[in-house]
Amino acid sequence: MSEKKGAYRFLDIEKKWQDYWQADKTFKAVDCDNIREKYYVLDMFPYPSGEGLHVGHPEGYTASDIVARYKRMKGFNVLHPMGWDAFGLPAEQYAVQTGTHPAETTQKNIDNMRRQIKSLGFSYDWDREFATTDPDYFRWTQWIFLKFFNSYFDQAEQKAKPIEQLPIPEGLTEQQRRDYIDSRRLAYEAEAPVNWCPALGTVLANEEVVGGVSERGGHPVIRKPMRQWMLRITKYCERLLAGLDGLDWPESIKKLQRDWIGKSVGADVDFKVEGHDATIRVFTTRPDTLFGATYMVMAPEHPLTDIITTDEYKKAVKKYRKIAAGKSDLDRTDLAKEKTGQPTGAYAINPVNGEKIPIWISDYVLIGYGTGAIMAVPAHDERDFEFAVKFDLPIIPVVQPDDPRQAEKVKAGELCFIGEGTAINSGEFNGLRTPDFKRQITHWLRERGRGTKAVNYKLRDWLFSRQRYWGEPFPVVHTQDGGIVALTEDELPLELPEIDNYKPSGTGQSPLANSGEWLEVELPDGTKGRRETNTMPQWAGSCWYYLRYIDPENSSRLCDGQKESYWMPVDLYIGGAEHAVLHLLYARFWHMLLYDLGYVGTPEPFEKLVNQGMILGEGNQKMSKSRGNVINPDKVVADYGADSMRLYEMFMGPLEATKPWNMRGVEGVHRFLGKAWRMIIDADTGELADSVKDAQADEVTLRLLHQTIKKVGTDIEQLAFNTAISQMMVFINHLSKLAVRPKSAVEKFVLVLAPFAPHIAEELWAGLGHSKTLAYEPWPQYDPELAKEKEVELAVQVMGKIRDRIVVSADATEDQIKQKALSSEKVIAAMAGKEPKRVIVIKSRLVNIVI
RNA sequence: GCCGGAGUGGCGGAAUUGGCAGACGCGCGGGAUUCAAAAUCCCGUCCUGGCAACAGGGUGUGGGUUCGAGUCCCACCUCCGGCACCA
Repeated sequence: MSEKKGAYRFLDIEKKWQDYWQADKTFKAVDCDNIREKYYVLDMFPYPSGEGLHVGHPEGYTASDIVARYKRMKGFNVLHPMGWDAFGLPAEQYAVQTGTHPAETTQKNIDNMRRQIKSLGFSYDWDREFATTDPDYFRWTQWIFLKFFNSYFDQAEQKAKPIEQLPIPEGLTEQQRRDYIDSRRLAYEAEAPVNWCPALGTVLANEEVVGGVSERGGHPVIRKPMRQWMLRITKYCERLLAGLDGLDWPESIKKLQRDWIGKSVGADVDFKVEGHDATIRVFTTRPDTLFGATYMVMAPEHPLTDIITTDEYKKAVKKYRKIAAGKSDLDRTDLAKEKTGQPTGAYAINPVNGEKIPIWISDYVLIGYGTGAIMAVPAHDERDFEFAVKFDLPIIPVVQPDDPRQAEKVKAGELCFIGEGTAINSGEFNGLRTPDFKRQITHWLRERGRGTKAVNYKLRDWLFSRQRYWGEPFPVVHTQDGGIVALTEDELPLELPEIDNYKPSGTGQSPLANSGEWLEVELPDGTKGRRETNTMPQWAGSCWYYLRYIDPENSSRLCDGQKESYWMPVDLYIGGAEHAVLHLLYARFWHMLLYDLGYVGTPEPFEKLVNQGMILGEGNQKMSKSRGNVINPDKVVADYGADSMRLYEMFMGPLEATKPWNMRGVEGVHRFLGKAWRMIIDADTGELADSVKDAQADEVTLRLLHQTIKKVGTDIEQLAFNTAISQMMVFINHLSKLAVRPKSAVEKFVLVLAPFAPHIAEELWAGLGHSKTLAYEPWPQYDPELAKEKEVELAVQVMGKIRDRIVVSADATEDQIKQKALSSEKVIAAMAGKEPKRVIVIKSRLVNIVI
């Protein structure tokens, strides 16, 4: 293993430059630099897990790092930070098992991941690093929570305002006044049926429950009413929808968010209950099918159930409600192929025709959506159809499909038709088309006070508390009379107490409930209070971290206003598609609140978003420990170096695509780097190779160089890194054939390579005689004239089949090309004596002769 | 079931957006160097037939538009991802 002096010793080189960048603070971002334009490129916050980095992380990080380094060379002042989303369940579960404080585990994991990330040579400004678990950070997370608590949403202006500005109705008692205010706060407490996961000992947000089991661990989840903190995200539905339009995000992600918000427009319609002074309000998107409503269904939890159920049915209804309440979401949806239900014995009056229809309860109607009750139109709603068939309820068709064969079946009650058509069996409205009918009936209902236009959203208010230790404590105190007192800003941060036992109590209380004196607070008026024992969910810390990077040390504000207006918005945000709805929706929501209250100046935080694709194991399967196909980044870096790792991750394919790992591919790009190295550095001496000379580059070399500069630059801007690397390979393949390698061309190549493989590029740059880092060297300019080909080869087709190739000068006229093509012997032969009808010339591409 | 995305050599992927399909890399075959190997370098490599020149076929399947289709349109098949009783 006697290595020559000039071998490509990537481990030494990479260590050397990483140390240099760190000591030199090469990548320190300058706040409010008014000479250079700013560029903020952000990676999604990693969770510092015990597993450490997986190969998916460096994919996005390398992409963003290439852009960051490229932009610096293009003269931008670049903000490129990294930190840790460090609260969360795993460290706490580990604490339950071993008694190790989550802070200790977290610190260990952060240290390990920081080491791993640094070993890849990313150009982060490490002076801005922080973790969400730092008291200096979560102080401001708590502060933002207080802003939610102390704000209300002005419906008319569609924005949040300080609670002091809330108009309060006259003549309220003190208690009523307090209740009124509390009912308007954007952070509020509610007794709500929640997703309780006994195994995890916590409540989960709807979006953390997948198919009735917990997203983490796959434990069963049941519904249980509990006191919870909620954030009124639903107030922002319209803003969250509208804001998407202007963003440079993948359309698929925008669509996911739109669907998640789930806006639907229809009508609220009131049905009188026979023999009661009660009405059941339903929401429907199809008011045009009112004449086809043959029964009604209320959610089992609907409050009117108790009142209207007749004595005869009381027992059965009670039983049904009990079963429904005990069902998990899984039982209620996925596996529940059979509809269930129970009549209440009560009847409602259809407001359009006075018909008496039975009222049922069934768990296919959700209490949380719309009004918790529906009118059932089995002829035109698949769920109602299924239910009606099962319980033998009447089916009345009121929409005639345009297709006669469908119409036949619908009329016979055999087919459920949910599309648009022409109204039938609808009295005076017969013959109307669906959209017209909708409009007219909505108007008709409103005139008679029986209904009104209505909009509904699928999005629910955000369940914002967890029964956990390792999260941000809520900065509030419960008073003895059941009220809530918020801490003042100068009481922040409220830190977590030391506790002995991290086990959840099992009753739904957080481990903080056992924390003794921390719980007890003496309030300013001398009374005793008790701290909130729930903590915030992991999303909280990641909702605003991009703002803290702007001013991480600030002790008087979450970030300085001037710095904020300089750096925001984030110009490029790269991360995994798994955060399409949750993190990205929540972060936008928090940002909107801060915007409304004047703490930030942009309505949206993330200008451009890109999702990197998943990396599969060798053999095209998801990487997992059980399959044994997990690639360890540490090992790749040790064997091939960080530059090879970076280059390979980018060379695999398009950034957004899912693609399989292949160790041979790493060797391939490693060979490319070795080749580039040998081209410039003498293998024996380690000095600049003799072949690199101050010489004029020949025409072909110069052209290829300028083509390469051009392609790599435009490809970086489009995040098409795989093709940029391919172009650099083409250039090196050419250069390797030259006996004399013009130094000026070599230098430009090294600069172009630098964003991708910064360590080797720095070393080569030094080898070329430069004493300073190349991080701020200007990106080479390309000359469009030099990049142009002089001569081009054109394919000549006869009737679309290639018969010959001709070489013409790049600026040849159409006529000249035509002439040359028609005089080709092979072409003449192929034309077999026929006259050309048309000759199509596509310059620099081909000629097609039509005969 | 619904909504996205994708189907191109043995493999990962290119193709200026309607203009020479297969760039670049991997793998494979052959050769050079070497005592030998590693490393490196050179040549070849979509398929079929042929010694070759060359001919024919070819981008999931079937149809269509066009002088010309991997790219556009229609129908279908397969795989991946997301959502899933939201009235």
